[in-house]
Amino acid sequence: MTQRPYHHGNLRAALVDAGLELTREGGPGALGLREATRRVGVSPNAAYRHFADRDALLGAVAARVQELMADRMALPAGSGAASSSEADEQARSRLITVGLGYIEFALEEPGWFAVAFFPAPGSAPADSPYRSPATAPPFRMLVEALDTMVTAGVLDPRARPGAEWPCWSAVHGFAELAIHGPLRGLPAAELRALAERTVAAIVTGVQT
Amino acid sequence: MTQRPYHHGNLRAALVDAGLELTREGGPGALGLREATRRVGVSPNAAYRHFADRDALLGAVAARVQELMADRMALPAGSGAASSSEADEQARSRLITVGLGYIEFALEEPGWFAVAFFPAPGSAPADSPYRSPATAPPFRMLVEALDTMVTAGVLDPRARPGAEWPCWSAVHGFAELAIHGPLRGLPAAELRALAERTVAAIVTGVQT
DNA sequence: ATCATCGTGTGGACGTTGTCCACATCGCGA
DNA sequence: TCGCGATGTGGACAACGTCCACACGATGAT
Repeated sequence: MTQRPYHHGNLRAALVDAGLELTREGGPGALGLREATRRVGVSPNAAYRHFADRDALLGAVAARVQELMADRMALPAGSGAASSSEADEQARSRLITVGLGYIEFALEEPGWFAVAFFPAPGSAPADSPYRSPATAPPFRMLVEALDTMVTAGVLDPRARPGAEWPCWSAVHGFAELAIHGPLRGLPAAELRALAERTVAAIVTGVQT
Repeated sequence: MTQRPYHHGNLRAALVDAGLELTREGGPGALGLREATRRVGVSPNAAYRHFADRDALLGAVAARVQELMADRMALPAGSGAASSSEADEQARSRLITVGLGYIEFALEEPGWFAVAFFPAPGSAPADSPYRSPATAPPFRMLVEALDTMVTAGVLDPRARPGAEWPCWSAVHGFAELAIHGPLRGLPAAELRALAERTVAAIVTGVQT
């Protein structure tokens, strides 16, 4: 029960797991290279056999968090028996669901969220080896939702290119405001209402 | 020319100035308590006579950055001889100007922007002594722009309460995406176009 | 079957950081 | 004139990321 599988074997995976634990509360700053190695019961320098430096480990953790995020975002899509029957409305509400899922994850796991996409402002200089966001699972969900909106006819194809950015901007900004910003500490119900309003606003704004 | 005014006198102000220099490039992480004191030519511990800890200094720097931000946002409001003559359109375009000014500042001074409002994700735990955003100058500009929109009749008073958050979310999120995110490195012209589209989308979204 | 090799983990060290403690100093008011 | 309180100093401690040289242990070639 102590540590059977590795000591040999899959360090690196173990370090990433430790990184997930550490960043879950405390965000990127809580990921210490020494602390992570300590948790898996290994010398600090052992990490350097698998990661160039602390930032590389952070990047690997970020990639895992993105997957967790996409999983959680796929879940609450259980608005199966929707109220409005039209496929039009369904396409629009799918985009809304994706956006709300993004925000929901951010609020439930603020530490992970801070790690997910970008180098924490000020930690990495400018050029970091983070996973390209074009392949990030949550981003792909957004792209698909927008695409089905245009095939459903609720989004003008001429407005489609680049529509990702207003959408992502709004939900990401809202999450930031709600976690570190002035909306922090608001009752969950009010937060939810504001989130719905924000998402609705940006969706109709993109549609016009 | 070396350092006449203090050595006695206005340390604290000098430390904040040093903090501004340090954070301008490098963001919050570049602000070191030791480095700041080194720059003003004083012992590291001298700082503790004026700030409880590093985070307190960062907070003071953040407050100053907010003022700089408001100044810069007030400038490009020079769309005096506007194209559309109606006061309605002017109120709407004022909100747009505020939003674009926010983004513009963020792009020109990414280091300062990262410091301006919130504790960098992961640097401060959760409860930080940052300036309350309700009094932050840029926020007040947003509030006033929205208020004049309702007096101008272009914003339904019933939609007014809470309209700050969708707006702020969109511009803040866009700035984040453009600085650390997938939009980083895009040519300034395209970035500008996307910013305008994002701001326009959220404004019409809030109006409906 | 022996041995060299290479991937992996260890131990020690260096320079840096934030923060605490006790001590020094300087100016202002009694 | 003297002392006191505000301000700055010096030294120390623990923690961090990172580099170096070294030690293990399985693996493939001889």
